[in-house]
Amino acid sequence: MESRVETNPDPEVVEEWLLESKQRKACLSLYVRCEVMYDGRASASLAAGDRLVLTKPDGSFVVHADSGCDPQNWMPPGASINIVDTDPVTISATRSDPNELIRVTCEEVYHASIMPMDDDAELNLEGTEADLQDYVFENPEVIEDGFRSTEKEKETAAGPVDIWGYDSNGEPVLLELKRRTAGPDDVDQLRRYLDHLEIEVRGILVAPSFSDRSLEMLDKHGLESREVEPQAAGRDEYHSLSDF
Amino acid sequence: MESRVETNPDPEVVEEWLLESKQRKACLSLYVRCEVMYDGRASASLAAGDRLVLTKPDGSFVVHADSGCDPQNWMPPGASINIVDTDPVTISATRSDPNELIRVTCEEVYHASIMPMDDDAELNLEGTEADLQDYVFENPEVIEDGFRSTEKEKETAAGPVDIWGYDSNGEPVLLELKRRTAGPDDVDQLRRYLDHLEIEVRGILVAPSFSDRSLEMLDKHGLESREVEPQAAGRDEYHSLSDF
DNA sequence: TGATCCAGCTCGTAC
DNA sequence: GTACGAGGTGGATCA
Repeated sequence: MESRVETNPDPEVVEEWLLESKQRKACLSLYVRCEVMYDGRASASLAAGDRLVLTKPDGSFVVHADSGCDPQNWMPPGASINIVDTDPVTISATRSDPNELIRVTCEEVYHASIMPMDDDAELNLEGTEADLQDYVFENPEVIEDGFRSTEKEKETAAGPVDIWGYDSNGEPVLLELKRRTAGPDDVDQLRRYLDHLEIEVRGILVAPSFSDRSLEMLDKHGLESREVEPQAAGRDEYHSLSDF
Repeated sequence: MESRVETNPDPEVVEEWLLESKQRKACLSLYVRCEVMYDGRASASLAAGDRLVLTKPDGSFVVHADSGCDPQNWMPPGASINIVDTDPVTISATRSDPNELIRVTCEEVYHASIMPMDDDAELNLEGTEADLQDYVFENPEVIEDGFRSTEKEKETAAGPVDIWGYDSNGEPVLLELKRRTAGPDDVDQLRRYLDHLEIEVRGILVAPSFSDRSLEMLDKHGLESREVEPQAAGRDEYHSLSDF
């Protein structure tokens, strides 16, 4: 299937291309003037304006306006996307569990574009919490002298804790890791895990930085903090690439 | 400015259109085969594949692949987007605070489309937590007989609590509201607010449903739960529109 | 399928 | 500007 693009396409073309895009591995983009209605987990309406509508073969659906990273309206993968009217062109995206509906009513379709998507690549991401976990597990001395890490994702009654280990006195230690500035909710999470343990355990929140309130909360509950930067293997390359 | 679209555009056209889109209130969409590199808060790489690149006049930048609601790579509003090379066409999006860089290297540009975005509409969303807050505040009896709500967003040492009131015995009550199923983190949040109060206060978590673990935690800490459905004004319209 | 938690979360708001 | 919390969060993972 070739990619195609058309300006001011007939409604029938839009309908046909949407069908094609579903049968094959293609996205359909529509640059339109439209109203949008959503109902489901909440309900929303959006008055007429110019937007970009993008449908994907997995049933994902997004409506982008002229600002912001996030779409104004969307449907997660698995939705059923259809042209339900051609005068005016009206697109619906529905799913169940939960029942949700988006209806896009287009007073004009400026461009339509069908885009076969040949893409086998997977995103390779570094610097996640999992990477931080590996780093701290392999380099327990960044926590403190004599710390030994013994287990990742150790199961407890309250769920798996990031890292479990023992300090130089043989006392058990529980680490909760965060890849960014820690806040009150992160202290709560650490506290929750400790609450569910029968025994006395040191709790340490590990993050690159801490908000004032999180530090107060840690202090109040007899918990500790350690500043550890997330490790991103790409850092070096970054500086050579950017120079900005 | 007219909208325009071109297949297999020259690099110079892409460069010119990107400039135009920034000067005026237009988005630029590029259907390309590209590699993507990101470095900043983390680092990521994405091997060659077909994708849709969308730039917005506020500096937002997204790269959509053929699946999923979320972009594979993105930059929030405020980024500087530029063509840094024309052979091959290479797009960069950078920002500072934090320093971040995306570089999109296009081995092919299938379509380019410049899309003036005339859009003054604001999204009207109903069924949010704020709506639930109003509803419970105005209808305190949904919590229990004799409950009086006296304050929304009442300031405390731990931050503002959703609703403050008094029960039929004149005892103070603190409500934490959630518009969806409550989990462990929501119990923690309620508990955090109570911890910072000097006096004894009843704590009630209000949500449409509760996970088992959240109920255990509430029980363990002497807290309460109330099932309240979020109110969406659009519900009625929804059923008449969808019938699915 | 549901529950839990991470995310380069994004986004708005208040301090 | 940072901090905090909501979000129609989305998405992955594991029971």
